[in-house]
Amino acid sequence: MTDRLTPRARQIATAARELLEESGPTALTLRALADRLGIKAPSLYKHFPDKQAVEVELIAQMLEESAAALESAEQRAPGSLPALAEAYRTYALAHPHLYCLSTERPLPRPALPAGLEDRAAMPLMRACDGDLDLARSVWAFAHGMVILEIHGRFPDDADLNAAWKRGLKSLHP
Amino acid sequence: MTDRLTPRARQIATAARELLEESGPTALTLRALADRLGIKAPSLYKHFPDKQAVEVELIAQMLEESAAALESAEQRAPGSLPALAEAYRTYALAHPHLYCLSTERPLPRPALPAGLEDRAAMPLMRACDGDLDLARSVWAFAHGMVILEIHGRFPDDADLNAAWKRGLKSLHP
DNA sequence: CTTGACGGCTAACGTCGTTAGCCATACTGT
DNA sequence: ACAGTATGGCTAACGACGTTAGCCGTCAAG
Repeated sequence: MTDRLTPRARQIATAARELLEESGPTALTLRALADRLGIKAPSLYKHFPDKQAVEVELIAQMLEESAAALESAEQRAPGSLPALAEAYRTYALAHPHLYCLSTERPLPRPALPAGLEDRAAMPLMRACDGDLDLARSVWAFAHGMVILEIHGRFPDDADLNAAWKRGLKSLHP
Repeated sequence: MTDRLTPRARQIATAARELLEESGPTALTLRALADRLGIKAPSLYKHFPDKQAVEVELIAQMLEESAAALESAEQRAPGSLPALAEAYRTYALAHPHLYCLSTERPLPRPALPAGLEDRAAMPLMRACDGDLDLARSVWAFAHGMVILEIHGRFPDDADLNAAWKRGLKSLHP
């Protein structure tokens, strides 16, 4: 898996992820993180240069896992856009806080493992037969659906399955 | 316009908006806001109960203005989805920080002027002839395109006009 | 003339990310 | 066997943040 981190740093990242997923981004505090590990906040700086660096690690995890989810969906149903969409939605809704963290700010590209961003994008590219404009449209649609759902922007009684189906049916070639 | 605020509160909201639009959400600080007004931070609490309340006012402004932008587009080109999309995109990109502030958290619905959220949604509903699923798909697509563009998630050389066209062409009935 | 609303102020608290500097343990090289 | 050096903890502290408590001047209305 990830050997870009020292073992202790990996433990810290794990605790950070639990904190984030359990209680949201505002709860992801260096002091709270240190508490969970039984140490004091300044000790964290022996393992990460700053808070952003641990966030970057979580973002890398998210990219990696969602890439894996998409690749797995691709393998089960090659070329199927709805299968990819389903996998994307399922992963995002299973980790809403992580998804937001990774998504609601500019990507820290230089700090990310090389090629990871591309890898996450490839399954969709393949399903779109290299049609870049279509791939970007579908990505925007999927991200929009997910993020609006996570933030509760749709009416409570909205049939989101129907909206997904409607969008995908129209977008697919 | 907005008479939901005392005059002084309106001045404060104006300064807050300038701060936000000029320098982004992290710069929107009660101390910085007070500075710009020539007063001290605690004095702000004579006009707003807390920081969230001034953010809510900015969100209300954004909803109102984007509703107006959509209504105006609707009037110029009744029933045209691309015209609405163009207006949406243009407004959002003209106020990226405000758009993010309004969009990247759950809506503070109870604190918002009644009916405002609906008003902002109506032009799209009308252009979709009451097809709820379609309207939600288009909304998700448009929001996704805008927010991904604002956060620089697309490749630098991506032809976003083409992606917009592609998505709208597919989604439109 | 008094009263009270209005709108400023200072001082302070607790929390946040972060820095500086100290110290114990444990591995390494001679 | 001993010195040296990572490694990984610690405390104390700083500055910025949102926020609270409590004080004070100005001014219009009774």
